[in-house]
Amino acid sequence: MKDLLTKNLNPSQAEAVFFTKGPLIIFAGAGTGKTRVITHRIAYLLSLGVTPWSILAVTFTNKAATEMKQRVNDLAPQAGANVWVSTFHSFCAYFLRVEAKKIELNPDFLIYDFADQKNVIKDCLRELNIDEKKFKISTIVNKISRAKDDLKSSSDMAVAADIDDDFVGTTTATIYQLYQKKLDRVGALDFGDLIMRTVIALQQYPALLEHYQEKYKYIMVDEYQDTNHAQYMFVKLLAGKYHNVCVVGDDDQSIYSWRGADVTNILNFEKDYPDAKSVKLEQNYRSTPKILTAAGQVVKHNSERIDKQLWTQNSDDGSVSVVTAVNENDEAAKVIDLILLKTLRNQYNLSDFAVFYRTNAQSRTFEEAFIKAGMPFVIIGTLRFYDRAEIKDIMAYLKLIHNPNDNVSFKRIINIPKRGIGKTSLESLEKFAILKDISIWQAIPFALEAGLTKNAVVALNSFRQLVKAFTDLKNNASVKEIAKKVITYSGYSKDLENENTPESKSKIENIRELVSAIDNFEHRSTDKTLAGYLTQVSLISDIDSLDESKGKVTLMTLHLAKGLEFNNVFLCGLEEGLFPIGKSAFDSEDLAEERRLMYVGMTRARKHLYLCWATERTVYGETKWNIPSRFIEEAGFKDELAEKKQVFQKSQNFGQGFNRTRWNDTGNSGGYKKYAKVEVKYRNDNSYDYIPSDDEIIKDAPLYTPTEDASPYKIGTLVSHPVFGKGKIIEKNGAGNDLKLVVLFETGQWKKLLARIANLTID
DNA sequence: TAGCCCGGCGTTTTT
DNA sequence: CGCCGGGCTA
Repeated sequence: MKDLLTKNLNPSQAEAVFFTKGPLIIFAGAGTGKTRVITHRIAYLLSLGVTPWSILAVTFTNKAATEMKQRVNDLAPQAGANVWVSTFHSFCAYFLRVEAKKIELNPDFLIYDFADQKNVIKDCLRELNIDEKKFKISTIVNKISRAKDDLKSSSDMAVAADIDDDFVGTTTATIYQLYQKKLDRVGALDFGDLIMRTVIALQQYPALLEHYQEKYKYIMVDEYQDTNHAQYMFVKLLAGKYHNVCVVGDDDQSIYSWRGADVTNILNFEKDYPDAKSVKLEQNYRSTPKILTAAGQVVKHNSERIDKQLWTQNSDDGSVSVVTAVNENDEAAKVIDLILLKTLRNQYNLSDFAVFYRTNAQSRTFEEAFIKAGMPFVIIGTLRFYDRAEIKDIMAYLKLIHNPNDNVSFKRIINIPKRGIGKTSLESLEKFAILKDISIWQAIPFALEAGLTKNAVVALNSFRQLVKAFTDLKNNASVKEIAKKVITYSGYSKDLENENTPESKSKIENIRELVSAIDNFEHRSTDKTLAGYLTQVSLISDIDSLDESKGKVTLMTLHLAKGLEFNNVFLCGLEEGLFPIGKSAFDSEDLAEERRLMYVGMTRARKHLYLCWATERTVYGETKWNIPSRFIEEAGFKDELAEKKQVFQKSQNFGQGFNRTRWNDTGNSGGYKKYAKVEVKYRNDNSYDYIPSDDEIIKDAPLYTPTEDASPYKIGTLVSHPVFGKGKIIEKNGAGNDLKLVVLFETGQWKKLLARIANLTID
């Protein structure tokens, strides 16, 4: 077996695979075969006679987990199936359900997602009489989530805020406390709770910890650079007895610090385990040398990183090109031109192309351009299937059936379809429920007492009957049957049928898709209960089903691109202010993370990488001037950018690039929906009489003369303000009397100012 | 109660 | 520019 495995591995990979006793850290650069190492290591352990049940491999995404599981199965056909490969969250959800009774937890707990969290926070603010404008809901959700990532309770937060004399912190802690109370009362856990409660349980119940330490003698963690403190503790606890812990990661690909990920986890691994073995994987199997060099040059600008030098035996040069566009439409047109010509030359299929951007807002332009071009594409992640209103509605019914005390779901569907229970009625009922410390569901019998109108009481009771009837089904009917009954008897489908609009038709389609998804779940899953279904759903994401994108160009944000690879990659919107985004250029840590994101994007490319930027971009209805992202220069294109600027000055005509006139507007946009997965049929038009080269498209763009910018205020200009002091212009919009500036002051605060009245002096 | 209008706001979001 | 949510009116 060892020989068999060795054949597939390079020396460092083999070193990692065959090191099985004690802590091991694998620094795996992009494309160096880390999944191969993990899966082969598992196979090797199994070949040594390690029981599959004692191996635990954790990842961050379901997609990664599924893929890993598949590959382990391929390598070790029988035993492989019994290795536990899952995400942190699904492992913890499983753990908490199984051990619920021991740790005094309701085993029927619901899992609240971001939207649910926001709803609860909103209630908290109302209850505590806090102005939503002063305390932004999503900010609070984030703060609470970060606290949980750090294993901090509301009282921890309160104490810390008190010491720092931090009013905002104190208030947030108060909100956190009430929020937690609401979750506890309902029996709901948010994502952070899944990890935190698991860690707390392991800490509080030594017998439980002992049991799991004994059970999982071998632990492997993928993407270790993205672990937060709670996940770190989870791993540390589980591995506490045998120390057979193998972590794999790349500090250069740490892009989730804003979500609580703590790179020091990977940087300090050798401190945590002094006897740890460390292996660096540096041979890249994905990209051509040019791409690797460019990506390496970019990430080298970060100071605090573990030095590594990716290299490749790949002899194909590949290419890295800068694509300069006039504006965002031109950028999209050029991307499409390049894709089109490469597919027309039969060099590549559409699925060989990916378009990455920094913000979701950028996807719109591409969406429109692709539809216009009749080029099939798929946008990942803008709106998840399970985030669609109609799906959430049906899911809310299912959640309520599972747990009628779920106030968030209750409020979502109490008047959907309309039952004549409006805002006022609901508000009074909720107030009553809070007063009596019961759920809204439990408050229904007291509706009259709560001051609701007769009509509302009648409607409320019939709603109660409806849900009760569904609940009675729970033990005898499958999830699918329940769902079907809900869709019909709630009146939901009838409502949509009556509406009879394109939107309502698409909603009906989606609901059908949901039913077949449930059907699929029942065929695949071992736990076929409603609870099992709800758990599974709350832990999946859109990218998990990326495989469907065959024959289509893939569009997504850079964050979602991690772990993927494509022959041709377009990195778009490479402009200062957009990427690196906003004010991140002024904070060295933020900038470093942006740079890592750039590095991740670049290293997705196998053969050709296009760095795209537009001199002008309309954002939120305002047209802004841009300068190319520093990352283009850092990738080694300083001279080329200088050349581009010269071409700009000379050119006159604009927007007559290749085949932009060739695409007419009759391209099939019939099936177009503004949803996560947009599919458009390819318009089979063979009327291309001239196919230009890459270069012609790339060089053709800057046919544009920017109007002279006469204002003395430029991005980067140092200014003084009579009140705020010295600062630097970091953004500018509009012109003349409307010229608006964003100035970052030395105090650290930034202000939006109207140049006309701001009374700025240039330093 | 429900529908319309207006004003504010807009970075990324593995689970 | 478009979306969402709050508040006002029929």
